[in-house]
Amino acid sequence: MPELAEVETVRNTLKKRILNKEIKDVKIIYAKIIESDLEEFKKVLIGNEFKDIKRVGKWLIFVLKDHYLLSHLRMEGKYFIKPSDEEIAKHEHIIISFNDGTDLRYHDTRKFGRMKLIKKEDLDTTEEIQKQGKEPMDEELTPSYLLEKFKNKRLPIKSVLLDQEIISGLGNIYADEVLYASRINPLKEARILTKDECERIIKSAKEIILKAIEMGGTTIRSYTSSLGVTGHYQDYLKVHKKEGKPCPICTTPIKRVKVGGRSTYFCDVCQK
DNA sequence: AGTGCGACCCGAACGC
DNA sequence: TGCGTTCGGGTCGCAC
Repeated sequence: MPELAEVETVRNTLKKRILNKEIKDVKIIYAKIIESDLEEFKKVLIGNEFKDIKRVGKWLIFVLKDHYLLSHLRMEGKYFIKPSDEEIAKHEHIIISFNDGTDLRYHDTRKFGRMKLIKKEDLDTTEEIQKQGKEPMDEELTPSYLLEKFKNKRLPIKSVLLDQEIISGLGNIYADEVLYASRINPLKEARILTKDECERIIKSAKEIILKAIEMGGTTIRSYTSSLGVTGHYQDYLKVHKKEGKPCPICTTPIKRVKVGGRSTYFCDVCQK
């Protein structure tokens, strides 16, 4: 379940492995991943090369000559690098072959991920990218920015933290962790949050994301043949998936509730 | 505009 | 053991 930190780790790792190599073939095994015209997709990629990889929120942006390939991993998308002569494994849906005998393979158990090819000049009008809110590490993510975004939201703060148009990059796991670290009840209406609570959200989000990137980077180094590993951040979770386990602060059992259809874990003593 | 919910997928976990 | 059922995760589209 890649959130911003995992996507950043994938970006950094892929950058070391796939840049400036000519693409000589593209195989599309499961076409619904790709939102562009399939023939156009192949035509643009073959003979092209990846010049760089950028990221906006949870979107990976592969930089080609005149195009960007946007890739969203959703829940289970992963990239692997394998020799081109290796058999195509279950759940490998898109195969991009380079002229050095290796492949970049997109693997997605649930088939929820998406790819989209756009012309570089269309980036400014591409909604998926332009709609993204401020990232946790962005200096422009300020309490006044959040107060403004929250002011008409009657939704629980947990749901609002998952809104990528406000803070870009948080998913279900880190949203729970951020609220726990901020001592805020996930069910609280976003519009009644105080400036101090917004400050705590920002501070916690920065710390948690940076820590997770660090962990992802540490883990990924031990991998040689494949990529897309999500890292060891699981070892640092305080509340997410910890129903019934003692709160690290007060030892009260962690509660689990549904918020906006999503499992939400919190301590009802520490988070008021 | 804001909100709520089903749809998209399929493996894992669960219930019997 | 084996079967059927439920759940989850991010995002979009649709209805209200």
